Amino acid sequence: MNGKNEDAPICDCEAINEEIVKKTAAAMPPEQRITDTADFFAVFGDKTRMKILWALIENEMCVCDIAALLKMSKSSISHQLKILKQARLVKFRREGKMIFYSPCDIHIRSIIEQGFEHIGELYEHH
Amino acid sequence: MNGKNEDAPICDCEAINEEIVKKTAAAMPPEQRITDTADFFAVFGDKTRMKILWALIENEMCVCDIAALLKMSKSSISHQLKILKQARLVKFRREGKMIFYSPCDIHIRSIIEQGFEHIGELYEHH
DNA sequence: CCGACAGTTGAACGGTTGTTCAACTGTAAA
DNA sequence: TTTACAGTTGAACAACCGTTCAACTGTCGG
Repeated sequence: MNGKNEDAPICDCEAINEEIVKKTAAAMPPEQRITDTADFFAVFGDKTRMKILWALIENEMCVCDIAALLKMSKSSISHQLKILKQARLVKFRREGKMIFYSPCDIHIRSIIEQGFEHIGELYEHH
Repeated sequence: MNGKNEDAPICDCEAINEEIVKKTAAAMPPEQRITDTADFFAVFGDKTRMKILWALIENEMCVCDIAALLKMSKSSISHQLKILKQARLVKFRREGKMIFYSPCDIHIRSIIEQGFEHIGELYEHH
């Protein structure tokens, strides 16, 4: 016993369909896996990072190129590239003073395009 | 003329590959479309919303059910459901005092699963 | 009408996040 | 070694975001 009743209701509801709740709880993936997935999508949830990814899918580029393309500072691009690196969405290679970035795998393209096309469908339906 | 030189370099770089930058700029989707796509992914970028979506894919549920399942307040669930509604990821029907939520279409499931499986692959490779 | 309750809403609070700035590292050329 | 420059980094700041709280709406039963 840890002094905490696992079955204690947290909300003040009385209309809970306990059977559905238990069934759903059993079918849910582990907490950690869901959190990791949310964090993964969060990386795509910024327009600067989205632009960078789109650009790198088109062409391998150095930090200066990306900064010029997006009309932003090298520093902010570098910060975002770090996040993309940590999420293993981009890889890089050094060539002299410059560092060239490119997408980690083509898989990423299909994830982005799926979201992109979903947005497109919403436009069409209105 | 708007008094702003469109070609003026914003960063202090001198190593810009202008040809690549121009070619990439031409291949990029419209700014608004990229922003909308990023906003769309941002909705998936929160663990509470991710859990709600996962739960609703399993079973149609009311706010109380979801609150009980996630051990969270009705209020916070309701706030997140509003965001999911605005992103057209969930729909709802009223039945007496209760309001039942469900996913808008099966399409959503495949987007989530693609991210989920990508995370799974990262686990395996380490 | 009134009380009970599922659900919504807006303000407030605290934690997170993206950009800026300045200082720094690493590489190449003189 | 010194200079130049591509790129990184951490602190600071402002804007944003998720949860809480309290007040509210809407529906049902008495």
